[in-house]
Amino acid sequence: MPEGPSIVILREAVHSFTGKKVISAKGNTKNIDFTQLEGTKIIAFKSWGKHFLIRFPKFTIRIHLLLFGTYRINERKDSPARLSLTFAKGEELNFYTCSVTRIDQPLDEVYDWSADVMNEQWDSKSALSKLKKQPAALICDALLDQHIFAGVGNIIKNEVLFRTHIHPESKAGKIPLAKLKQLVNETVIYSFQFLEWKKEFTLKKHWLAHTKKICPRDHIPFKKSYSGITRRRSFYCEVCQKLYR
DNA sequence: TGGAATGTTGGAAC
DNA sequence: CGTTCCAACATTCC
Repeated sequence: MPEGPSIVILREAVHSFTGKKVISAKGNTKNIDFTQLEGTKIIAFKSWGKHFLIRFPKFTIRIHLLLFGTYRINERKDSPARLSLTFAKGEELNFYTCSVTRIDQPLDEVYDWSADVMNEQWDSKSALSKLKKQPAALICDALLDQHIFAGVGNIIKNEVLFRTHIHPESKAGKIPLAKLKQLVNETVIYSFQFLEWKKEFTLKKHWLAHTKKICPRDHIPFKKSYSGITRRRSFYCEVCQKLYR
């Protein structure tokens, strides 16, 4: 469910609820006071990386779907909702097994919009300079660093590294600048490609590396390892993905 | 059927 | 006190 592009799909799916008044708020989250939502209007829906943000006049509700989070629009699951918002005419938004928190500061103080790969304010140069400040970091870790690439998850990581021919355990500081620029650019391109394929329900079909056993370029077995400090699984080809070290 | 997975956090350990 | 590391959370799929 929850890499950045999937959160964009969620944001687009609930867009018509903008401006609507919450009639009642319920759920099993212990982090928020439901009564403060009731009777207030949603000003806007936003997202930052994997964070889904519901703006109310005086505060924001942040929803993070983590690994297993789901939602339903004008429908319910059998399991209890973490947060359930109901509106006039029986309309409702339901969120399950997610993290729900309240943000009281202005969002511009909380979020660096230029770090969100899906945001129009995304800034490749900024990402590049952050990478340069962490020369010892493995690139598989850097790609998952939400301060640099907010919204990138393990699927995007594996796909982008394969597409740019970079070994996941390469050191950020050892990758030539031109190659690093290519990586940053490809991360954004693939994230939007992910968005389109996800909307078409053809995302998995287009995976070249993630969960794959054979390299489609060299037709030899992929390596699978739990690499970096993040210890997330990496799928890569030792022949066509260069290790910079 | 048990184990692993598109992820993050809080607190223990040092 | 700062940093690091790992258990915990919880659902779905194979």
